[in-house]
Amino acid sequence: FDWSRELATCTPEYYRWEQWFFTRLYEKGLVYKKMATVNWDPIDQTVLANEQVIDGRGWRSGALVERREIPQWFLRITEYAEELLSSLDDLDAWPDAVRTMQRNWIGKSRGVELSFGLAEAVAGFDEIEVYTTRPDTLFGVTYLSLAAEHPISLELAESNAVLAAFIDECKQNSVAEADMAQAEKLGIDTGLRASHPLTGDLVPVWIANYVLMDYGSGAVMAVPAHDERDYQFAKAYELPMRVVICDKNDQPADVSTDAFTAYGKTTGSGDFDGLEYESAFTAIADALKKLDRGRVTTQYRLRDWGVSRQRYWGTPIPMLNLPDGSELPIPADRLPSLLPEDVVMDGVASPIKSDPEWSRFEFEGNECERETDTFDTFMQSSWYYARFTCVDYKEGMLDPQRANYWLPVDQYVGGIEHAILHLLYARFFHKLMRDEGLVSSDEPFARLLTQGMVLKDGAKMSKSKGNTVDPQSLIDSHGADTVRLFSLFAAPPDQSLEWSEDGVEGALRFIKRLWRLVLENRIESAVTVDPSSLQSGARDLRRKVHETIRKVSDDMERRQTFNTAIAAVMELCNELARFEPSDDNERAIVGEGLSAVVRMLVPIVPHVCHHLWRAIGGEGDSTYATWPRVDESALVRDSLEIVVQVNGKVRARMEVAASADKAELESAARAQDNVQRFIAGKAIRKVIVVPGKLVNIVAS
RNA sequence: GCCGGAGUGGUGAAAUUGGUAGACACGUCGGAUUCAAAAUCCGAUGCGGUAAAACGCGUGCCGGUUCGAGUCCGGCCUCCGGUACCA
Repeated sequence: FDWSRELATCTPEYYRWEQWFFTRLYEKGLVYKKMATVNWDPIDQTVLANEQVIDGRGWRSGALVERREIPQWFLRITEYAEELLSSLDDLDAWPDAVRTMQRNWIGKSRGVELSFGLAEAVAGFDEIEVYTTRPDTLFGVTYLSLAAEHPISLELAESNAVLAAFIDECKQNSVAEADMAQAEKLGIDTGLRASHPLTGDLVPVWIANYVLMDYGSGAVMAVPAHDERDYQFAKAYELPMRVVICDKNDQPADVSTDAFTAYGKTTGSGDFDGLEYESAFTAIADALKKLDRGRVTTQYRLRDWGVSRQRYWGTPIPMLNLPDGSELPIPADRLPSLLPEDVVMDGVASPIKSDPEWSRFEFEGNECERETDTFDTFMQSSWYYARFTCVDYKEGMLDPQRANYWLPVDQYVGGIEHAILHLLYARFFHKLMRDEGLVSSDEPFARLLTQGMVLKDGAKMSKSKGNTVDPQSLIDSHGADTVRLFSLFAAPPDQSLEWSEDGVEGALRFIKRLWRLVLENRIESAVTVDPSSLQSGARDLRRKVHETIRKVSDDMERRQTFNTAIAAVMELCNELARFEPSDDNERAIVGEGLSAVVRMLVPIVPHVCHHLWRAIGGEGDSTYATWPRVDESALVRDSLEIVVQVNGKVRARMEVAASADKAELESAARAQDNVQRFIAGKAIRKVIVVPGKLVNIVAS
């Protein structure tokens, strides 16, 4: 820890550069404003986070929450979708689970954008555009669905009270994806008909509560026979189905109980029958293109990042709203746009929203209004790691020289709950900073360790849930070293763990034993072993010392499984304690082992080990003591224990010379009494010999 | 719903590349030490079985691949994380 680099993201010294960077991104066209949906609490007159909406009601007021569209600022993360996706391949020191989640989140797909014609224009539309990854099912379309907020839906509702009522009802829907995906699918027929681009057939146009205006074009084509969600919707509203894909027997798929969503040859598709998925995709896309009714496109599930928050406590968004409705970034020489701290909190809404004085901003003789929304806090957590390299830098956001010296971060550690959002935003920011010339690397974090969550009463321990446990009382009663050892020994760090203090006594017990073991033997670490003339017991012990060094080094550096590293050290300590040296050379082996134990435990039990390190003659600060080295010659074995199986079941164990070849292993295995019992009267079909491990005799 | 992960003794867990399931601990039981206790030390401890062995069963459930499956494949169940305004 280098406390001289400490920073707080809520200070103007930090957030002024975030504001400056945002205005730079605005100038580059990577920032824009658009209408977007939020949860509105009509009683508290405020926007609520998804987490604050419980069963459709505001957590404080209990009011039914409504969707509301308000103008908000967005960062064009979708401009970087392809790079954010492709560079995941190079992050080979990241967990696969995180990379997979990010890939799926970005959700690249290849599909076709196509349009269904309208006999006459509605709300200025003479066609309805949809996107599909399954153009091979185009002949199975039996209806279209529009989002409730689609301009066509809104226009039709103006002269249709039933539609208007349905759209109103859709406003009660939660904004959260999980709620939307699980909500009952509801819809209503608009009466409008659209013509199929290839057949000219007219299909009904519905409004459905599960179609999102924010995704794609706000309209989808429905193929109930070959899409699970459309299938359920069609069943509920008794809409027709058309089977256009064959099963693996080349028969039209059976959809009497379920949609058939697998790939198969086309059928019932006019000139396009009998084609496999790829050929059908291409043929239908080509046909649409010829008619100027469609084109092949790549789409991403990833959406642009909405960074506006209607909160007081945050970084003010450094933008100005001009009287003519246009906008301007606050000029660099007038940053930071300071958040006032002498405010009166008189309700749930942000005080800077009700303070016209704060919003007033004079620019080139014009009265402008400052943006009163603040940034999403992910903005701050997306680049703090880079600012750590140069917290004192006043000339810019980052000092490129120092930033490039340190970055990318060698080892980043964070909770698995950040697998997508935080880590994707930080990766995005790093690329934005690179393109601004502030850093030269492409990715922020070279190696990633995702911690599992510590659960309490079955739920994630967190400030917002209020179920955290303060380790201080344990530190007071058992010592910091004990708490460190206990925590690391409990489980590997990437695993989630139900908090329990069972076992903390065991950690303290081990430390006390270690203390006595080292101080009672107290062999100067400088004493060296002569390995040339050791009895077998002493040789075994020395082998154990070096096997342990090898395992602990690997567990700490490569595997990062500190629990197994500790277990291996405990095992070694047990053997060192049991061993009774008969001469100075054997005593030196114990000294060699204890010196290794102390140094291997320095990162885990630093205070105790520092004392022990000095007690055995170690110099200086134990933190910088050299890591013990494996003596390869100590690892050599003369003999090995080999397991003998008959038909896969262990029937004997035998000690054999390490040099034994396959034939020797096989004959030794057959000679075992218990093996004889199990193969008696049977024919031996096969013998599998895995050198160094086992022999398996297959008999029947 | 969708994406990712997990499920192994009474408990936390280990088994790293398909090769001895349960290392290392906690707990429990028994013993030593002690006037007694704490602390410490020694031993036992997956379930069944046995005088002790042998042996049988056993890694969420059902099925498969393999000489061999906790590990791979298919289908389920449960729990955890994420699901774009919790961060």
